[in-house]
Amino acid sequence: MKLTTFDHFNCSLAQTLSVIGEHWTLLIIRDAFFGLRRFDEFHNSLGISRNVLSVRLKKLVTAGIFEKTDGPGHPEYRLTEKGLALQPALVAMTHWGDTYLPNPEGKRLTFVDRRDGKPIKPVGIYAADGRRLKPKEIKAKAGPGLRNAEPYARTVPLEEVEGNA
Amino acid sequence: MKLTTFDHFNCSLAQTLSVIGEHWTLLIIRDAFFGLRRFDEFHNSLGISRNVLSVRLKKLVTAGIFEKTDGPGHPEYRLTEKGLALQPALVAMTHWGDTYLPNPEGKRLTFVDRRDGKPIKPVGIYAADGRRLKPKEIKAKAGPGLRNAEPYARTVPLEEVEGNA
DNA sequence: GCAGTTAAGTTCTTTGATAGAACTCTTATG
DNA sequence: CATAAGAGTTCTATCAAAGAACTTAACTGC
Repeated sequence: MKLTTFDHFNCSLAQTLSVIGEHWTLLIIRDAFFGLRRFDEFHNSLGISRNVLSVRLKKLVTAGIFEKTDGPGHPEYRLTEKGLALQPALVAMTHWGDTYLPNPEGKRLTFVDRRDGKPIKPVGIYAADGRRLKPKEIKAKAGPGLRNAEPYARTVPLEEVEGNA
Repeated sequence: MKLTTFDHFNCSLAQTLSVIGEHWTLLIIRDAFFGLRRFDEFHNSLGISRNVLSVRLKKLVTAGIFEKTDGPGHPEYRLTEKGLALQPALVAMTHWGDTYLPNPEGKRLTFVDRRDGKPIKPVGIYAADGRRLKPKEIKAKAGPGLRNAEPYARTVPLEEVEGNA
């Protein structure tokens, strides 16, 4: 009765969730984006219990999302390039929360271009020519990595689905 | 010793994770994007246990992500607009998994514009003028919804952080 | 009308995962 | 050298998930 992992799904989302989908993990990564690097910094910022934090950090290092280095007299955990590449996903979720679970007093954060201070383009789905696409304006096409025997290729003929992601 | 919720964080990401961050939830939503609508469809597609699926669907309906309707003789769960708006986050995570946890036989899915069949622009962070921005080229600015007393405003002075998200 | 079937959801038990506190160990610091 | 601070580990109590069995309700022929 182990907690089910999602590794066995041939699905990029399930694979991703196997690595970053556990309780606390994405918040630890968020804190790392905000500059936290040390065990107790994460512990204090989140109120996560120490044993769980320990397990999570180990897993993230193994996964290549964090790099553990010797800081000035103490270890430090820093995002690798692989970890930094999670930024669009984090920003997309942040943006969704801002929109649908807002703070009544206004936006909590805005992301701006460091160069000119202007807000970034809202994270979304854009066509090659730059048009913003709505959920049902895209469809998924199976690539070489997806066999027809796979669960979610089987359940629904991909080409015929409305609003798939 | 209840499993900690993230509701108390004044953080859009934490709020989002309170709703979609539980085990299985995002895969249920993914399946809904692929056209699944019924209890047993989700159950069969994911192999999730029925009790957990039941709890998750209820929570998603309460959160306004799914809408429960009477289908032809049986209930159906469909994504609301709020649920459909999660698409960019899902696609961003899918894209990350495709890149960093790839299937050796090639891409599993490609997302294309329904209109012309061309692949969408890769999900990422873009400046107002369309330039693609790297993680450290943006910064977060506190808005009216974020007080200085808040945890992650406290931990790090936002303006001085490298590569924050 | 009723036996058989299918689907939706609930209940129950077992076991794994988390919360929280206490503890160990190593490294700075006066 | 004493003390403290930070980084983890260990321990116990409780909660949540896995898996199977059960209940309920609607459809399907006969």
